[in-house]
Amino acid sequence: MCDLSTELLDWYDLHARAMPWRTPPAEKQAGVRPDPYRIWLSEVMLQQTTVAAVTEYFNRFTKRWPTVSALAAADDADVMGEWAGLGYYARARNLLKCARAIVADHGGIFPADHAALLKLPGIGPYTAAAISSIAFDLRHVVVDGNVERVMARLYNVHTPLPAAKPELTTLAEALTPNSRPGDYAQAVMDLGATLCTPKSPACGICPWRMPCLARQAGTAQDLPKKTPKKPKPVRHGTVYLARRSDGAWLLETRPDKGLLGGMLGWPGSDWVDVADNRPAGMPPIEAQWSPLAGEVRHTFTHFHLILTVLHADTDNTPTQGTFVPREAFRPSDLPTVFRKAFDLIANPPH
DNA sequence: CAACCGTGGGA
DNA sequence: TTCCCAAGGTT
Repeated sequence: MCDLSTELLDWYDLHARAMPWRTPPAEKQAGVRPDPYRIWLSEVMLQQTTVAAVTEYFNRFTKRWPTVSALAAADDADVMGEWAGLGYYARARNLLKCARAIVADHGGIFPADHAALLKLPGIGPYTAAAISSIAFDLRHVVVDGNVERVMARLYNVHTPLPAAKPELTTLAEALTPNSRPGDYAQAVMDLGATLCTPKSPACGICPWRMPCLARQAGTAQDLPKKTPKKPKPVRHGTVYLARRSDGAWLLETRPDKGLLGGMLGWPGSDWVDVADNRPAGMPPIEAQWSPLAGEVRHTFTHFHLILTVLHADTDNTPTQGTFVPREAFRPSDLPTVFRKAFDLIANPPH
């Protein structure tokens, strides 16, 4: 009755954060069941992404596609466009694959089965456990960055990540209660997100301040240890913004594989590590190109990019890409790096 | 197992 | 400015 999980659940009952996809603990205990579609969608969006960034995307997605069946029936380009700006675009491609698999293979109903969930595209160990526990109250243990940090501190584990993950997973599993596993999973993550934060943890008001070994040892601030990251190289490239006299823009849908796969973008050169003689590639259409003032600087997961932006007005026939009518072009459909290139025209630097 | 895969906010 | 990091998955 006074074990660690009970103390944390008591804290969660008082301090649970409100989120559009979350069923508050009081409602849940009154019998309200979470919608597995909304739990799945939110969990995929939350992969490596902050709650603040996800919230507006989640609200737009669920308004436009209220059910997994509606999402499964959507056009690929609409889903990719709606995801634009959120990053990690393989998630959006797998989101559609998963929605269509749910309809085709599971009758449009998410399976209340951890092993079955794990087989679906874009659902890995974390997300399968999150859906199992949060949506279906099955006893599965989520291990995300929050859980890793909280466990490393609670048990004063100094092994660096990612090597420490198996050990931290074992510790997290041992703590998980048989009752309310879904609320418990969310409670540990809320604790990590609000009190047991990476920097300056609020140990003084933490429900686990007494049993926490790292707080006793004075090492909480320094945990978890992480293996150092590799430096990001700088790459260079060129993009071509061609405008037809009727206002249409020349764009292309990128191939499904690789960086920004499946997304709308400007035609351009490869992005290479050579600092001087910047790659120009082959223009996608014959025109009189002129460089825009300024350049696009953007940082991806594993490299920095500096992009030269060329612009031309032309009514020639493109050898690459497709003209998108002015009224059909939404800059918000572009991933951020390409929206920045468009911004050089729409809002020129002073 | 390590590399690849985005973005924006905060320190 | 630069670095870190956020409810990871796939290959």
